[in-house]
Amino acid sequence: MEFTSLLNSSLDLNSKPLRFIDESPPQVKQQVLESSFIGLGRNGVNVKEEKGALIEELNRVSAENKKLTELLTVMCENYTELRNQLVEQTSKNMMNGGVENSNAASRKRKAESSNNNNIDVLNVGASESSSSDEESSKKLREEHIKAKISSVCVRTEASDTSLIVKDGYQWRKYGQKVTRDNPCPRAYFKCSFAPTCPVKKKVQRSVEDQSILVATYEGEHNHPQPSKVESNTSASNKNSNNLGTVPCSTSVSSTPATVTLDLTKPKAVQQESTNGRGTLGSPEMQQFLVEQMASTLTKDPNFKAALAAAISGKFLQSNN
DNA sequence: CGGCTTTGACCGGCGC
DNA sequence: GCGCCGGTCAAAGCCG
Repeated sequence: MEFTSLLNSSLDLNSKPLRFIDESPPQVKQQVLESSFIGLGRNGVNVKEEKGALIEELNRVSAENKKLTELLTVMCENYTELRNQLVEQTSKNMMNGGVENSNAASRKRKAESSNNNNIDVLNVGASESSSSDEESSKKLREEHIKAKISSVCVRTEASDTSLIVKDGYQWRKYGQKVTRDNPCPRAYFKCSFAPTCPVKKKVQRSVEDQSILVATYEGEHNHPQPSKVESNTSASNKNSNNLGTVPCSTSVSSTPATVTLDLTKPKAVQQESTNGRGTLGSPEMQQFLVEQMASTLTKDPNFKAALAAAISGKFLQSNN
């Protein structure tokens, strides 16, 4: 793993002491240590005792450093394993299809869901319809729109009570309902960027975690993403429904999948989370992971203690 | 003044 | 047929 080496280099604070102890000939060590204490005006016994204590301390710190390095290696291995599992799971979900909307417990929504799963069968068998061509084509269009359903989970600040999911498109709210299976109201949005755009969006807070907004997109946009257009034309944005030049890429896709965005995290992270496959190994993502690991490590009191010991060891060595 | 949000009313599908 | 429920409409109000 690439960032393992990065972290190793930054964490190996006792690399010099290690080399000093392990690689230098014993005579040189003795000379250096003794000469270091010549100017201190101490007697020989004290100097020898202190030297022994320091070497012992250095050995201890070096061993601790080695342990930490091993621990980090294990962490990195675990991370790699988890990442592989995530990628595997994501690709499985993409292949299986189907909308996993835990909030949609109603009968009707169940029926819709089954329709979506069998959309290919419906399209193939559409010719058996006895209605007129106009009606059947209309039905097909509706089914096609329904087929383009994707569910997106967006984590927001708990204090944020609005049902706004910033995804780069312009939405007009046309209704709000409290549904039976969820005490939180469900908001209904239509894409307002293009009058002919058939895309609809439903936004509702998750029952389990109310800081998570579940946005369900129906249909496919027949126009470019407004925020991209606006960023190209430097137009001012009156509406708040986009993230400027860095929108959450939650555009409707034909492959039903649930994506979780964390709006409480930096935008770059959101993008990586949204993109999911293929970008986990990108330099930006690795940089973020390195920062994340560093942040996690610095919050660990044990790590802090070990780091302090290592630094104090280094200081002692440099003073000597 | 135009566009957006709010919210109560209405509609249609479904189960009993 | 009735009631429930999700989805949509549209009038009123708000805001820049």
